[in-house]
Amino acid sequence: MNDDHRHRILHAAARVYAQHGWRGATTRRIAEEAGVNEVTLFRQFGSKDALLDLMMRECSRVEQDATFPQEPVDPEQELLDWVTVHHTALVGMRAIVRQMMGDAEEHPDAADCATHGPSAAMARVREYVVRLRRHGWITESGEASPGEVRAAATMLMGAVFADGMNRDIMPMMFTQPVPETLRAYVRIFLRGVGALQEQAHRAARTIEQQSTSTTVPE
Amino acid sequence: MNDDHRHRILHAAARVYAQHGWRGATTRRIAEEAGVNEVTLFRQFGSKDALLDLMMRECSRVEQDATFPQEPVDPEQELLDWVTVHHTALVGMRAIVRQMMGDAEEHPDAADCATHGPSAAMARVREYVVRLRRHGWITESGEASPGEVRAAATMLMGAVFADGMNRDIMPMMFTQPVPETLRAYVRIFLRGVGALQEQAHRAARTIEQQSTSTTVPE
DNA sequence: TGGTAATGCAAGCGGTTGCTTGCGGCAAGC
DNA sequence: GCTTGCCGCAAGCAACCGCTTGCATTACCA
Repeated sequence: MNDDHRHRILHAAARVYAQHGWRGATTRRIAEEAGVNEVTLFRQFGSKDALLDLMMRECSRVEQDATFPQEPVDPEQELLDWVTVHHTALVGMRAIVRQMMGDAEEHPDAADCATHGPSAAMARVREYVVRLRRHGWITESGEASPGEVRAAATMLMGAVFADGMNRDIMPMMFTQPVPETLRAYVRIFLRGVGALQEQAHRAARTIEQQSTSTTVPE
Repeated sequence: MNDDHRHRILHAAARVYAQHGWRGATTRRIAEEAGVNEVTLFRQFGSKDALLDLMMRECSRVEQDATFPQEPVDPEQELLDWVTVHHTALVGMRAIVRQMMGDAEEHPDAADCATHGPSAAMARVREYVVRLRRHGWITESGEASPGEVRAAATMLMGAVFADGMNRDIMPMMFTQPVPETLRAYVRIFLRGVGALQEQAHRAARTIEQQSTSTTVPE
């Protein structure tokens, strides 16, 4: 019963914080949102700062379930699936992330929490890029330098981040619906690192192999 | 003398707001930052909300001086110059923009102010893309569809926005220095819309013309 | 049946915040 | 010289903030 209360209060704190920020998330408002007496909040967590700190730590503990396959088969589709999940998660957290980025100046913990998700996502993309290179989707002799490939991953993540965070408040900037836009991001990323071109080569090679020999392509 | 005071107070309000947000920008703090008695603030602007509203209206009035040339000559360099100016301006305003995006939930005016700059920048890029198309840097028969070209502009702006806003608090995400990263963004954008390839074609054509005739290329 | 831990309720305390009031100083214009 | 308008200073007010205290209630366990 104690645990139930703690969870209710933590979730209420997250909701109130997402709407009003650190200063606006008053203990009275959180208690009312949780359907709990204000005193219970202090008895359970000690202070407002301790409660919000804990709420943020729980918030960064949330793992995203989208993963890349170990061996790339269809980079465009795999990236699109992953980016879509990431974008959806970002849209669901956009209010709380916006508050955290504003509060980061006074509460460094907020910055850590807000950056945890995107940083982890970035690491996943970089691993996937390494796999793309290892499996020949990105070649050393391609038009993009290794530094550009790294920057391309940053660019893709930055674009998805900005889309998820700002689409609702910048209607002028996002005129096309989400799915088309995300697919375009992925295609431009792949074309930017020379992988779409390589995809065409691979397709040609596969057809060539099929028509000249009976050996199954690895 | 009245005007001097008003400007000092408005600038102080902007600085305090950038650090502490709407709720944290107390009238006492703003007055101290401006070197002015707190009462003067109320006599000049009526209320705290009126002062901050005016501060935001002044803030969105700031114009950026970077422009694209009417006729594209070197798209990569022109885009890089423009993106660099835009990125620098963004970094200078990142604290205040972060606060505005957090306060947007409770103060819609803040959202308008925060989105004004990026929206205007986006419009400029779109105009430039139209000019690129008109001058043959982007062809209809290229690999990128018109929808993808629009999304590419959004992607470029989103990436620059995310870079300017988050680079200082997400060290894991931005490992390369700013100039290289911005150049990579531009190159990937151009490659994504098929303009870098077209640039090679143009160069080849120019050389061909130079070697086969004496007419100066337009 | 008695003890214990968690909760609700009412009240309050010291501090902060937005805002007001009253008063005196001080330069500009007639 | 006297009005007028702007400013600083001190004081204070009502509301809200985080947080505490005392007491009654409830549920569980020995």
